[in-house]
Amino acid sequence: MSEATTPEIVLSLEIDDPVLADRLAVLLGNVTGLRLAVPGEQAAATIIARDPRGMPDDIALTQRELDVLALMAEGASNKMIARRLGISVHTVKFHVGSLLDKLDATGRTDAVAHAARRGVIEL
Amino acid sequence: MSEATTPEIVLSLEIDDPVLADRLAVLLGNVTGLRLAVPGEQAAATIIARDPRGMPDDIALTQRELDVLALMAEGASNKMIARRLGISVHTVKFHVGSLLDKLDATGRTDAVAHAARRGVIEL
DNA sequence: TACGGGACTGCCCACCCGGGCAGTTTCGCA
DNA sequence: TGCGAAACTGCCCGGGTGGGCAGTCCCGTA
Repeated sequence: MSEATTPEIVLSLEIDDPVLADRLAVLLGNVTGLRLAVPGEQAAATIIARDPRGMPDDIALTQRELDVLALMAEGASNKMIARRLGISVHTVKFHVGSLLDKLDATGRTDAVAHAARRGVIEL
Repeated sequence: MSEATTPEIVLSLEIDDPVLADRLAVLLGNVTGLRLAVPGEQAAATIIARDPRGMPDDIALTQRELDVLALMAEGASNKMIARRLGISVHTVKFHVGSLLDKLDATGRTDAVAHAARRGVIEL
């Protein structure tokens, strides 16, 4: 290592579509200053392209349900959510029930995880 | 647009480190077949590099805590976790308590959200 | 006008969760 | 050899959670 210049940038790939992954690997392999990570290597950045066909059905949640869901993701209890939204605890439970139903979740933790997975909310 | 050949691959950048972002933008800008997305454009893939300085202290979780955390993220109840790990419910609660403590969470839902945010687990 | 869906509220109940207290064993390290 | 950390278990309890049943408003649509 003679140069004290900028080292190579190591990139890792997380791409569902094998065709796209291959094209990108070829293109990026010819760029000086870049390098693809070997398996297990720590990368400076990751190129991500998740297959959108995995979750085509963006679940139809009402605005109120989204409000409740967002607060659930913050770890808020039903009581806290009720206070923040200015509604009763019973109504919160009503919305939570709908969310568990629509998200096919077993509990509020599962609901938040499912929602995050399919991009309904951002953690 | 004369060619019917493979279209350009559009990449978007989500990079916290402005230096790294700039270097990547320059490098990728010179690659034929690639193009960086204009703001708001739908990209085929995203290059992500989250600033590790935001979470330098990779929280020291024990293996057992990671086991419990993973099952929590699946929406499993304490009873379910106990069954799966072959330990008592009381022990599960013990580990959950440690997790809430270490992750500075108010409850299991919050713990899973925090852990996902800082990359301790993958949803 | 009648109907349905969304939002909201109440009461009741079984169960779960979080936390405190107290104790055991095992393992590695000083 | 002693000491701490990790893992494990027990009991108790207050409050939270999920779900069922029932009912009221409002609004858009048939």
